[in-house]
Amino acid sequence: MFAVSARTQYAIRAMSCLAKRQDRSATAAEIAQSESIPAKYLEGILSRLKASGLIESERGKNGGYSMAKDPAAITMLEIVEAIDGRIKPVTCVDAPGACALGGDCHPRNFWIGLKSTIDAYLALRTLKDVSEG
Amino acid sequence: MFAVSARTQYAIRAMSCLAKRQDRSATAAEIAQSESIPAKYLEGILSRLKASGLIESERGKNGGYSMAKDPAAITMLEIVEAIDGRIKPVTCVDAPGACALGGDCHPRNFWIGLKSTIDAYLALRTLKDVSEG
DNA sequence: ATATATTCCTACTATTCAGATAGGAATATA
DNA sequence: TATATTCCTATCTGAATAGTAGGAATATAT
Repeated sequence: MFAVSARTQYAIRAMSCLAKRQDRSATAAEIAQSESIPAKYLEGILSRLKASGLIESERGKNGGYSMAKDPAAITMLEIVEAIDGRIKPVTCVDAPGACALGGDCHPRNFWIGLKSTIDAYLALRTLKDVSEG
Repeated sequence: MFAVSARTQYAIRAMSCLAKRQDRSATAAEIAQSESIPAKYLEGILSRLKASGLIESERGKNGGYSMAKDPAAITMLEIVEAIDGRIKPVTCVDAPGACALGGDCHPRNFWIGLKSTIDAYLALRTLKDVSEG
């Protein structure tokens, strides 16, 4: 239960890999090789990370990916949300009145509380924490 | 991300339903009706809850299900684990040396920390809290 | 005894989604 | 112009979730 997708785990490894290189860039193929991630699959992951502004890319020969920020300034919550979207134990966390049961949905507050707890944990750890220590 | 299965949500509603009845029992059909849960599907859910000792059952005519404990003594963690098993962000939480990458797996400690955080939250709320409050 | 109401067990179907692959277009460099 | 790269779109596959179906086991009431 509450399994983290392979995609997210790949993303963390890829980010760690880039973090180690500081400013130097790495190609998708290099990261894939180094982190044992299916190369083509990784491309899609890097695309999401870029869309969220966590990494940068250059196309063409000598192109590749590199960190867009200091690893100490990137929270794990940012990475997780870049890949799998917001933490959402139940769909109604974002839709106040949309509970299937209608009226007073006590469980909703319970799940929102869980979401906040998870978010807080993830927001407190940085990529630097997780990749180095 | 981290979506809770319909099964677990059904289970919580079913448990709340039984909690309201105190000692009186309810049939699966009654619970299904009252909580808008597919009747046959609910049977399998109640079976798991019983296997975990959270509810009791009587077969035959006038049979049904009832609480096995005080709702204030049942944690949400117990219900969740009864349905979906242990919280396991990554499979290696229970398998120390089994990280795909081999050697030093820093992320593992990170995920174990998350598991502990989630477990703690769930273990602190009781069925009574969630169904009444 | 018999009819009835229930839990319980096994198997099946349908739908969705994660994971992965394939092929090639766009783009930058040498 | 050849080459190496990111980027885009489509497709396949296996597993899991959600749900259905049918009936066996069991207890009660009449």
